[in-house]
Amino acid sequence: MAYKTSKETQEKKDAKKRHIISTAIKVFAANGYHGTTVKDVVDEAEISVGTFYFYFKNKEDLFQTLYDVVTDEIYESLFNSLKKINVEIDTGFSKAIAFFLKATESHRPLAKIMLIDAVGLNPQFEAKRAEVTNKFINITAGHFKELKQNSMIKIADVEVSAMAFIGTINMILVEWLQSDNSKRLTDFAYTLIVYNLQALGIIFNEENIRKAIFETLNTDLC
Amino acid sequence: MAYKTSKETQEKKDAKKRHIISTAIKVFAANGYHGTTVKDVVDEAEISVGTFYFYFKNKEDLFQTLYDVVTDEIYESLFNSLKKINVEIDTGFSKAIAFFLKATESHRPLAKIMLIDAVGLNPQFEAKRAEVTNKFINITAGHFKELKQNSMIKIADVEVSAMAFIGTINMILVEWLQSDNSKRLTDFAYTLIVYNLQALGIIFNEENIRKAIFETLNTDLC
Amino acid sequence: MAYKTSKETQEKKDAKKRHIISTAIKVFAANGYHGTTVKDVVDEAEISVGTFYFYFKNKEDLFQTLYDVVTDEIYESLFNSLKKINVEIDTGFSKAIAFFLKATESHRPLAKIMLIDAVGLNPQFEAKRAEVTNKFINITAGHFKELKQNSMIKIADVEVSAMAFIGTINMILVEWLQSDNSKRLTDFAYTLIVYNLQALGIIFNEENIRKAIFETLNTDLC
Amino acid sequence: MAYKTSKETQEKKDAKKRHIISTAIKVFAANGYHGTTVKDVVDEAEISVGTFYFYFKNKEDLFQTLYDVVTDEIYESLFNSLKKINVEIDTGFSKAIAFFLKATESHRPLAKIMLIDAVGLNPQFEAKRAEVTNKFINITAGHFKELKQNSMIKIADVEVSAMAFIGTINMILVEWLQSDNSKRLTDFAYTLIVYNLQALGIIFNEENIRKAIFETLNTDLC
DNA sequence: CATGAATGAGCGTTCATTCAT
DNA sequence: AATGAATGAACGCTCATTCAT
Repeated sequence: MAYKTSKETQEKKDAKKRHIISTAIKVFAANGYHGTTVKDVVDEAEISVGTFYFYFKNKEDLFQTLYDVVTDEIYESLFNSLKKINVEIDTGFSKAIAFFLKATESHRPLAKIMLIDAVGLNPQFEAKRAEVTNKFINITAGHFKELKQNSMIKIADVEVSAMAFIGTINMILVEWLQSDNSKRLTDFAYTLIVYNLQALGIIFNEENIRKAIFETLNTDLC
Repeated sequence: MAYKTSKETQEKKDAKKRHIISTAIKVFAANGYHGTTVKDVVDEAEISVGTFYFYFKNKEDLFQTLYDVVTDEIYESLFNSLKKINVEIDTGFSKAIAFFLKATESHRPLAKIMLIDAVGLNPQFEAKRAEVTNKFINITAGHFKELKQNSMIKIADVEVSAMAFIGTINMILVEWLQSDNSKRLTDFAYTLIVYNLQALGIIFNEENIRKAIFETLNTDLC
Repeated sequence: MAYKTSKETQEKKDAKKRHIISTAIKVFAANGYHGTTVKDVVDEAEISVGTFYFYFKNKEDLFQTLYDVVTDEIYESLFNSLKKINVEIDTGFSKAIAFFLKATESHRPLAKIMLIDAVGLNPQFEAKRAEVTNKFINITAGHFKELKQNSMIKIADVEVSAMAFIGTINMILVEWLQSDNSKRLTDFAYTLIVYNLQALGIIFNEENIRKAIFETLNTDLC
Repeated sequence: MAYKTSKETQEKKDAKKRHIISTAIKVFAANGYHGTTVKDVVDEAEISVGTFYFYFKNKEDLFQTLYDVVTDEIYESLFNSLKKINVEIDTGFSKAIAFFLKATESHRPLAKIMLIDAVGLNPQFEAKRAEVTNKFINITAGHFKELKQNSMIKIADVEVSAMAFIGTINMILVEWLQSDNSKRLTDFAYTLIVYNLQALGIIFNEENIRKAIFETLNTDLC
């Protein structure tokens, strides 16, 4: 009864699902959610509509799944990078931000979907999207709280400062995504880092920051 | 051609166009661009579809026109408020930000459209939206450049810092728009101001900032 | 604001709606509900899909509307015929049944829809269909009750007898609808009438019954 | 071809086919023909679609097969019961009808399919369905003919009377199927029997009828 | 015999847009 | 200027059926 539900078959299914998702990432990134039809996706993925609906309940299901996959990927890599911080507060921060920019740069389509396409989709989805942003804000707020208690940063409200911090990064990313490909995202790193270090009242040495950025950008942290 | 295109008639036409726009603002804010049909708008405005297409080339034309009107309104009021700055750098900044939050708070639907609905619409529209954001960034960058030359602020790159600055405000607005109505936007003012003043390396007196905010929020600058 | 909502326009709209309905009656009668696509109807009616959905919410709405129209028509003509009864119980019954068969014969497609297509459609619709059958049964039951109280008929349970009575007519109609067109529905009249008169314990004179049927079938009661 | 098509294997195949049919009866009865997908059936039967198409040519084949099985079952039990009749015409009829109602009551899903779902399916199927009804009518007509020749019943046309007779039973069944489960089908027996006995001009003794019904309903004729 | 992934024609429905009145 | 009936391309989605394994 189950010689077709074997591990091999399951792996093939998973592979095909991933194939559809990765194809969809490209298509969504190029046309946006509403500008993308299911037919666009299946044509690009070279499958039939029936196959699409075998793997996904509907178009929104694809997007939600895709969104989850994308955010999970980003979380994971971000957390990995954050482990290496906390030794020196100034260079730690620098490395985290630099890493984040670097990681984003190599996943332009993903970033486009998360930061552009996913905004203003529909009220139901909004909640999910907000939740993701809040996750970033909360992680940041958690760090800020600890640092503030240890008098290592000087800010007014922890939550609002975390929002502002995430806001600076977000804006840089959005601007980059909407520009042509000529600029390198990582070129923004130094100014962005300095802006936020000053905002947090962290004393820093310019040379150390530059060095930290340089190291991060030239290390394979993946 | 000139017989009945009198000034009077023209005024009536303008009034009706404005009526459609202001109605559309509500409808778009409630349902989003893709969630709003032309019929939704004309029903709410109590006109016929035919009339709609007399005043607007198509649905996108409405949105673009609406977007221009909205951004113009915001520019104008922002410029008015910015005139009163530059006397004292710290309190001047404070007043500008506080004013901006206050103004936004009283125009929630507009802000929703500008910051949420307009994102990720379609590639063509994206350019326009980016242009608007850039306008804000450029104004800010202009101020920053002058201030930097006069050694009144301490930042790395002027452009990128302006992006970061606008980013902090943007994030606060978005978070507020996506929360329920319970919080007051202006409650974020103090922390947001302090974050950016520090980021810019401006020395400030906390008490003066609080006073500046208080004054701004209790003055009818409109 | 309303020179297009004139009586004239409204009449045109009503005419078109009736046109769609009468076209749909033919198409549904030929193919059944599930065998009929919206495209079948609009092609036959020579309108566009858009126009169809301007007049009807959806396919089911069309069927429901159509069903109501059809049943209303039948009720009306049935009630008109029933007015002329009650003088002589035996001939009165005969005339009513004969008239009903005659009326049905001239509306074959309608009858097909009511008695064949509408059965087993979907659970929601079933309620409506059952309601119509019950209406017929209840009218009959009302008559039976009165006649029983006046000792003019001899039956056990009024309700169940009414069901049986309607059942005899229904079966004759269904058989006729599913046969080819060669037989005349009214040929069944005499036997059907006698069967039910005997079932109700009504004493009758054969010759009078035949006369009553003959009169009914040759009179324009419409 | 003969190697493993042994009797044993054939029995297994038959058993599985019956399993699918009996499962399908439930599913069709619950959702109707058009409301039931092949997947619904195979899920409920815990087999794969492939297996389904091994046993049945297509969905309609299943329904036709199922329909045949169901009608055969009913015929068989009906014939068995009819053997015990003809001794006393009045009580014989009573017992036959009572038995039929009793048998139907214990096979509600089957009856639902035969009398509701199968109606108005599609023109091709209609023929088969009509044929089944005609079989019942013809059996009845055969009995009527004989009885009429022996002057034991008094009716006009044999065929039409048989239709009317079957029609009374049919209507009672349909009404019962479409009502909630609260009423017992056999409660209709007495009135239904009396209605038809009178219609056929059979003299009867009320008490004997009641007794015959009581006996039938309390005997295990299966 | 059994499986279930793959297919794609075809469905009901939407809605921006047009144009005769 | 204003109306709203009419249009039809295009959408998301279903599901009976096939066939390689």
